[in-house]
Amino acid sequence: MGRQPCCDKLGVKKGPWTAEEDKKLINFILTNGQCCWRAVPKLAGLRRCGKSCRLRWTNYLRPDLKRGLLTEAEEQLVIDLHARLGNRWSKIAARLPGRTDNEIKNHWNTHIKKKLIKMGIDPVTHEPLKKEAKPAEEHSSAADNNQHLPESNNSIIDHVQTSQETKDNIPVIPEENCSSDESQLLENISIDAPALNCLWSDETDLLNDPTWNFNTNGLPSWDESCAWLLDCQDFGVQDFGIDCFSDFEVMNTLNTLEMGNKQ
DNA sequence: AAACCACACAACCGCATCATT
DNA sequence: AAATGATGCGGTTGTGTGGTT
Repeated sequence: MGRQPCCDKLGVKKGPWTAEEDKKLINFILTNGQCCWRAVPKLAGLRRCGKSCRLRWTNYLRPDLKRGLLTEAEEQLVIDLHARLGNRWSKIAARLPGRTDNEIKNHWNTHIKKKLIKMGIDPVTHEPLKKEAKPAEEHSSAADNNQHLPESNNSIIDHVQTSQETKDNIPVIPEENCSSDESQLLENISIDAPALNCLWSDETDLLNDPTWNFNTNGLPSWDESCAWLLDCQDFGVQDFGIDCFSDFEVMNTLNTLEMGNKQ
């Protein structure tokens, strides 16, 4: 059932995004919202494919993104979630506000994996590494991994769960489209370390923060956040008729811009 | 100072899934 | 029910950067 490519291969630009392209994309989404990615490049005047636009937006330009390395607490949460969900990065990312699946995936591959191996833990099965065992990299594919998730026999998770029995459950972020199995899995995850408690409470605050308009579309207040972003990129806030932002948004967008300027 | 290397991260590719016709 | 199209996901690759020799 041959699928057509998502975009014309001819004339489509690849590689790193320029500031100008970012501006165009931000401007377009600010004006039109997120819809129909396939049409975005044409309408926004970009010589990119829709996929590329979506990726750029979700992984880099979104104003609600946190930047910088994952904290210890976030890292621990990723490990816990990975033990339950396997390489389902988007599911994991859904529980780390401001983090993207790509970011978590990268962090896993570059940092956490090595850390676990150093600790003598197999990053795939989350079981203790045996001397005669094959290196982690030689384990079966990620797809297999998803099918052979450990059943709570991992040392870290055991530790967490043991502690869970003596502590109140801390709710995970509800995800509407979680399967019942997934929900069950995730309900079993509790937060042990104080740092993680902190993370969750921060997250709760974030979600309750009136400056963050998590509206029915699942979108934060783009017009506010994006306008600031555009302002910082020499667009001029006045162009969009928006003139006030919370400190929180300012920090987030500034972080985004800092990273952008490094490019 | 230059060459080389390793690492981190942004971006791409192919496939799966879901929606629509 | 089948075909088609759009989007999302996960694996992989490419590139920039910093450290080392």
